[in-house]
Amino acid sequence: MYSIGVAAERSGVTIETIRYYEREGIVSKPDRTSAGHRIYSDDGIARLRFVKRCRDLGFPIPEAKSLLSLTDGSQTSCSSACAIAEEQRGLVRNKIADLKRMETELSELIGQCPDSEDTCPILEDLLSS
Amino acid sequence: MYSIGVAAERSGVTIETIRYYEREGIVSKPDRTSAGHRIYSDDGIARLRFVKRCRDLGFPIPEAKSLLSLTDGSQTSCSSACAIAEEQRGLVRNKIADLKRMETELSELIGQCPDSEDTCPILEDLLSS
DNA sequence: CTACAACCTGTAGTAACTACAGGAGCAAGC
DNA sequence: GCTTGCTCCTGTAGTTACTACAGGTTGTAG
Repeated sequence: MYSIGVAAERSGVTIETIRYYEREGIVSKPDRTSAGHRIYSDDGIARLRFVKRCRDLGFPIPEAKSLLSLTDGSQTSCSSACAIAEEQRGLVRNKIADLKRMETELSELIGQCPDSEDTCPILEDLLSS
Repeated sequence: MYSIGVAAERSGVTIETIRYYEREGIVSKPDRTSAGHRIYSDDGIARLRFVKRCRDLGFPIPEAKSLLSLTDGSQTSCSSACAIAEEQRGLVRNKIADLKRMETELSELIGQCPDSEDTCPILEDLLSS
């Protein structure tokens, strides 16, 4: 059993964020010592790591919560997990497409950068488009 | 001269957002009618469109504000504009790299999806990593 | 027994909007 | 002249996922 500080270190989730996850019901409330300090089991820490990994993969909190709750379900839940992951991959791909469009347009702007002397093509471009 | 509704339509910025930009000092306060309604010139609308275009390119509000204020500067400001744009392109590229990493990892998860019957590889993976 | 670190609760701040609530003005039709 | 309904006004609260205190208690090492 570990203190919140140790749990933070082992899970990669900061103390403040652990408390936030608890408040929001993303992870269940841990036991407390007689003085009111939180104590975490290996399992509790594993669940924190699970949420962290989900977040690193870009899953929104509600999806992370759903995935976590699927871990103690039956095998029928696996297809749900896959569906959530595919949905997420779709969102990520859309974001990539958006950002690539931005990069292209930024490069076009930058390409015509300090060229003439009395006008700024980049600012002109932003003003007129 | 146009009402805020028309300005919103022509600039692509919603009414609420126009008022927000004004409150935050991103665009200057427009004149008012005797009844207190905002009135916009073509120039004011152009500035709203400028901010919108910056935002669409991913520039944060402070950068959009800087770029906008550069538009009435001298030609020396052009190099500043370019620097801001290059900085922004760097940020966009970093985001793309992050998202591509996510996509790869998500694809790895999805790839091993409904395979066996009694365990869910995707959930196992998230739990153990 | 005294520091000092780690913990506690509760609140406020972040980015960039978005969504009301509650009220006033304006144009058209009767 | 009056009602209907649209647009406008201000001001405040909500969104996402945290992060950063303030102010107080507990646990530990010397």
